[in-house]
Amino acid sequence: MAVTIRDVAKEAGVSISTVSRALSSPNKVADATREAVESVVVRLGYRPNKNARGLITGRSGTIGLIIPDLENPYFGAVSKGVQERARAAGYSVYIGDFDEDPSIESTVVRSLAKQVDGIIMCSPRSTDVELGRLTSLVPTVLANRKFADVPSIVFDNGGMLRVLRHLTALGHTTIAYAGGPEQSWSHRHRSEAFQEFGEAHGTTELIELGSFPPNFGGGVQAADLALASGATAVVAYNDLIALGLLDRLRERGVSVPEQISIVGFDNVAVSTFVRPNLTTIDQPRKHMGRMAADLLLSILDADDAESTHIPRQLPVDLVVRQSTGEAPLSRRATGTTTAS
Amino acid sequence: MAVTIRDVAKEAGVSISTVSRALSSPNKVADATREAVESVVVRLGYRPNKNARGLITGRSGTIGLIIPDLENPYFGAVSKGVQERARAAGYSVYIGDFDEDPSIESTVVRSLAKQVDGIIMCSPRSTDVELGRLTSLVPTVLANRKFADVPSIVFDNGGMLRVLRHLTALGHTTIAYAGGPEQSWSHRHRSEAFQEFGEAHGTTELIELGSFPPNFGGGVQAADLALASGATAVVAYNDLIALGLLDRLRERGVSVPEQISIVGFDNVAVSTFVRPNLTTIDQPRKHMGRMAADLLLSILDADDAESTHIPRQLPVDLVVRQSTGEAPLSRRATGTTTAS
DNA sequence: CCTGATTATGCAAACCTTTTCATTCTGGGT
DNA sequence: ACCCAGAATGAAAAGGTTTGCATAATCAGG
Repeated sequence: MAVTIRDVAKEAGVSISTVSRALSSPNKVADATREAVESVVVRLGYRPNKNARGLITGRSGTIGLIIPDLENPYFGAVSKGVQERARAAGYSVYIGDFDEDPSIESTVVRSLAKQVDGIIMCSPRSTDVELGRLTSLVPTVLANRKFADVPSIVFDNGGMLRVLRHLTALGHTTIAYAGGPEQSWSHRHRSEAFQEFGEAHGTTELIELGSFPPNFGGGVQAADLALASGATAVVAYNDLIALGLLDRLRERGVSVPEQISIVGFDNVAVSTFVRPNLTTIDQPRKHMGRMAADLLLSILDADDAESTHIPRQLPVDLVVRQSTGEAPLSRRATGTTTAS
Repeated sequence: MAVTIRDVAKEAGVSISTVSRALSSPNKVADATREAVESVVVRLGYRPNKNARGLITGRSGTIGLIIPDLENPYFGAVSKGVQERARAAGYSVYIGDFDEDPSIESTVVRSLAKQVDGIIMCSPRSTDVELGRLTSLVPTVLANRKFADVPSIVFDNGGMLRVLRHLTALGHTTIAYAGGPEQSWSHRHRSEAFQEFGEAHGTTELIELGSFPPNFGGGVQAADLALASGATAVVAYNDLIALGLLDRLRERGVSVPEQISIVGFDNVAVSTFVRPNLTTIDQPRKHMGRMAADLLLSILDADDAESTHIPRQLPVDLVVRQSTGEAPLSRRATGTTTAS
């Protein structure tokens, strides 16, 4: 049988109340007894029973992390950050993968809600109304999405702007955007920034190619549309789409970046494995996980809602590599003829 | 306040014992009452308090998953499989990322051991002696490693054999192996298989290039050694190394597969994103996660150790793509001269 | 119609900890 | 020398559930 607080109390010659206090509120007990208790604790190898503690305090020392897909390194990085900070603060983390399925997301959140102190929802796919219900169940922090006044961590929305400035500086005047899933908050966000830039810079022609699955295949689809659009640069919703673009363009005999420039988002590891290396927006994903965890824990520990001191917005970085270059002189140099 | 078993009992007009039995051992209660209780349960939205249950049963309904690196999609896939099965069986899963650091691995296992029913250790990096200590703390299942009589799931060791047969069928007679980390159990395993094949097929010359970091950079390192070795085919410890090989070979003007064939292990998603596509061994990683979870749960539920009926070994598959081809006629056709 | 076996249900203890309240002890101020 | 404030400690309740034991109800066999 495991060693309980009783064993420690008996061994140390004090009451169980004293042992409990010595461990959880050390200042309420005399130094001498505290030290005596502590030495017995280590000698016997006593570990408080989390269930018994949780039963009475109502706290579990656990947080839940809800993510769309563990297999996606993007979310793996976020999870790693969350996990790292939670462990440092003495919390354990339950993980809930919902396989990109909003209904599973609901189920998982509801089943976890009762057994954790708080939840981090990363890139939630639920509708606003469902999200409202879910976030009312238990203290929640959102990552990659803003909703009402639920605390959240998002990436700086300046990424798209930087990309477009980079491309116009290279002389591109016709730029296409290969978007991600309609229901993605990030996609909508980027699309807006894309449009806004167009309104502010009338000289640049901006073309939305539509929505594509956020994977390699989506990029392959988008490539032919991009080519037909006459754009000399294509911004992809994420690196995977950009990779698909790259591959299909090569297949069609279009050279990157000489004829078309390509930019991705995320800076996944593989963007340096391909040729040309991908110019992309680096999002500090692990750091997002860390901050989400910090924010949640500060909310849990503080009784008042004074946790606004933590910055909610993370800066992103443009990483220029080989896939972007000067705009070609002839705007439609993509065909079979080499001279105009 | 949350709704407790008392509320349900009162509402249903039965005792709390009956409610408890209706939920946890339905066959011990009359059908009519069980149904009545169930309807009240859903109406009130009652969820048993896991702490209270755990306190008395000594079971937490939780398993721990210990993995080297969440950010690595290989382990993400395993985690996904574990998570999927655990959730289906009503278990939650704690995740513990130890950042490839054996000492953190120990710490995490020890801290988790007291609060979970069992643990799955995926690709443990600890030494045998430490692993012995850790696995004695709590029911454990090992993935990707065999140790003493601890239940484990590993991949079929026939992968290397298939690769070598594939390559010899293509006419390769000088084959190199770019290995992974020394302490990796998989690496040692593959290296052995590589050697054995050589002893059985005296006509083939097999060259071990050494150990490399299991990432892109490791492959870049290995490339020059491979070239110098005169091998016409290189088997890499994993796909990342293979990708590094591919990139460096292109840089040095060596064409794949015309001059050198490359094979990886793992079939990570990116192996289809590069040109030439990578020939590789597909390891059903998510399935490994599922089976590890099933095995652990069956051990936890069965009082006797009769869980040997679950297969412990997963078949792997050779996926032939573009990076392997016929051996060049001239064994050293890697130079600048095109004719011998 | 009665008896004994079987099934269904209720009562109460037990799980281990935290925390309120009461008690004892210490020491400083008068 | 006395009293009182404050600190240190102990006793006991509470938290929600499971489960062994006892009781009540049902039913088949005689």
